[in-house]
Amino acid sequence: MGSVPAELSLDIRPTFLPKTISNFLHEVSTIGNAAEKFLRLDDYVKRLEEEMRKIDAFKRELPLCMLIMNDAISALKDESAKWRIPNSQPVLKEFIPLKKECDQKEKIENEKECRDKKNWMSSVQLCNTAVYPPKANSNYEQKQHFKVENKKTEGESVEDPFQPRRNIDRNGGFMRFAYSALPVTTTKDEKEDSGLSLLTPSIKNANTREGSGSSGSRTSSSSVSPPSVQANLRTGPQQQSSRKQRRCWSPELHRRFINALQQLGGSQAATPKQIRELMQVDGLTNDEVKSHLQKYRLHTRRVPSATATPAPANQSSVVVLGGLLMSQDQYNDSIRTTSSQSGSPQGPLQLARSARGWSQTEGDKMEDDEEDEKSESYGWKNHLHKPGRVDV
DNA sequence: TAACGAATAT
DNA sequence: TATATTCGTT
Repeated sequence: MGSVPAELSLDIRPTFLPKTISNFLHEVSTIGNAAEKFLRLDDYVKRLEEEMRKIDAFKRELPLCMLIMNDAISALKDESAKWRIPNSQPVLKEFIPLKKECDQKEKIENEKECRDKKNWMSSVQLCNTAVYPPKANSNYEQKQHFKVENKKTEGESVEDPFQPRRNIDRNGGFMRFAYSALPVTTTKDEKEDSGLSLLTPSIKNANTREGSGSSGSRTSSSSVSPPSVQANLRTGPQQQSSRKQRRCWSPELHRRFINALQQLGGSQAATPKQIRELMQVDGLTNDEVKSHLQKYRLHTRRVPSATATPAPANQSSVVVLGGLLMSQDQYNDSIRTTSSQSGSPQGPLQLARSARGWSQTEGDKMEDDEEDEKSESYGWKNHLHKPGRVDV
């Protein structure tokens, strides 16, 4: 019952040795001289390796063959290592494991080759379907000239009420990837007392050009961005020239904007810089405010009644804010939120307006929070009331 | 030169 | 359409 000859056993070891090799090993085992054993084994290994090289060109067609060869070589190498002359290889114990590692690598390599055929199809599929974030999105990335590198992760936008899900942007996947490449973690801690640390913008901080309207005139915001963010933003020089990240005007941010407008006497009277200062939003730049103001004016301008119309604040059930019609409730809520964050006074300057697309019945009752959930940007309309609904 | 507004680009 | 960028003006 003793030991069963290797070739007769049902040993299903991963390493299979052809009978010829088993025979060879058996034959070698009869040799008494260790050096002789080693030489024989080594010679055999070399021959096998040579053949391996020959069939290497066909390794894709002969994966199993390669495997078998590999196993054989591996086994023989192990065996030959055992009989290696000690003085030529003093650290025999260490040599073996090393060799095994090496062989293991070879095995893995070959197995990879074997799997190649199986996998390449699926790989292609993966490439096509799973357009993976940063790097995989090469097309867009190239288009954007490394713009991607400047972007931040989703986490940040989720955290920041002013940066609601820019990655779920209307631009879809593109936006998602483009804006979420940079693993910047933004926590609420980064928000200042006002709770406003628009991290998006911090990217801008890294940009050389702050824009004509904001150069050097930014509020204390620029220096507030956490070092880690700043560091991440400066990951590469090429990013400096890239377009800055889109500012996402969340409902809350827009509220601030409107609030500032009120205090400044309306969109026509307010200047970007003033607005920005009033908004007290971290990282917000004049450029962004300017751009937003421009859009705001454009929208409000579409409707003749878009001019500022001062009126008592609590007069009716509807408050008109800088072109935004809000229900008193919504307005109060808005102010509450805003004030709690900025402490800015409430001075509802009321601007009657019903710009198309900028108005929406509050009644559609999308709570602001819900808006946040459903859209990454405030959307003018979400904060406006349809004229018809206005009860003035 | 900074800030602004409009035009234009993305 | 929304936002960024550019450009001319003040």
